[in-house]
Amino acid sequence: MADFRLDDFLPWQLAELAERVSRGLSDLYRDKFGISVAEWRVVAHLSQAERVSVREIHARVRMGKWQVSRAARRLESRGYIRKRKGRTDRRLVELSLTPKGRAMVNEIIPLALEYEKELLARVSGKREAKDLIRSLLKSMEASN
Amino acid sequence: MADFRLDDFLPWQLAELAERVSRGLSDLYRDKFGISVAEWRVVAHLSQAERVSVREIHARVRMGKWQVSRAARRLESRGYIRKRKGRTDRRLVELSLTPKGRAMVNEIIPLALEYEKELLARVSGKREAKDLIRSLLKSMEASN
DNA sequence: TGCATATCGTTGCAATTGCAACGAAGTCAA
DNA sequence: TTGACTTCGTTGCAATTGCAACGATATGCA
Repeated sequence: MADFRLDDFLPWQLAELAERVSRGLSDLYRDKFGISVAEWRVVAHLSQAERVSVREIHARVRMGKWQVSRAARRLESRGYIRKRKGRTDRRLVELSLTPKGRAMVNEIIPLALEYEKELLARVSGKREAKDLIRSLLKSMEASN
Repeated sequence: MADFRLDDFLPWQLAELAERVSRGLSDLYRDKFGISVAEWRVVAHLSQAERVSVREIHARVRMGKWQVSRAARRLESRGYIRKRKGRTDRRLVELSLTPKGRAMVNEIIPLALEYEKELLARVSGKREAKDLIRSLLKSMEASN
């Protein structure tokens, strides 16, 4: 009956792996720019689109609204992003990168991509790896 | 330059996947037994060995010492485990399952294994999937 | 033996987090 | 236009968390 090994249990392995990968990545930007994981996610998302509302990030990145809100405040206080009331819908808050924020993102993204590349280089079948993660992720989507 | 998509970025995907899997699993035991993820990890580890010190769990499961300590206190207060001072080394605290705790573990583990099985059933090549995660995890071990 | 150092588990405290509730703004029907 | 209802972002508050420091115990060396 004691045939259960936690360290061979997929959910635990995933949690552990994600934790380590996340920490390894944040080492690349935490000290240099003083931003947290949540803040990194916000600016990373902002790099894709010009102006994005809090609501949109909340929906896409699956961060709590309040997390986005607080991350945005910190980012604004450090001059990385700008917050503006939406023009058409004045409930919305539109976030956009400042030049300083843009510069930071432009510096981090290559590092992040390099990190991902090194990660994938460690396993055989890079494509299969990404496909596997993607399909698992996809399959979890329904149960939400 | 805006060729970076967060939702196609492996570290983010891993974090998201781990989060959802963890939540899906905890749904199986949270309400029924009133234990948290940290507490589940402790009892799961206890199921493998008769008597385990806080130190050992801290080292194996990579939980902070204080997390193990607090989880153990809660588990003890609910009657799932017993805490005893180590005989040879009296600094150590030995944790062991009570009959009630053993019963709980015996009930959860089959559910957990079933959950893992269903998870793997969603991807082609179950074995490759576990091997992939394991090798990624292994490769992250060095950088610690 | 006695003293310095290391290790184990716990706890105080500050920072972070999640949730619920809120105000502001928008929508829609009467 | 008004009033009920919804949505957006923020914040107050309580719970959780991580870290550093602590007391207790053990170890090693002089």
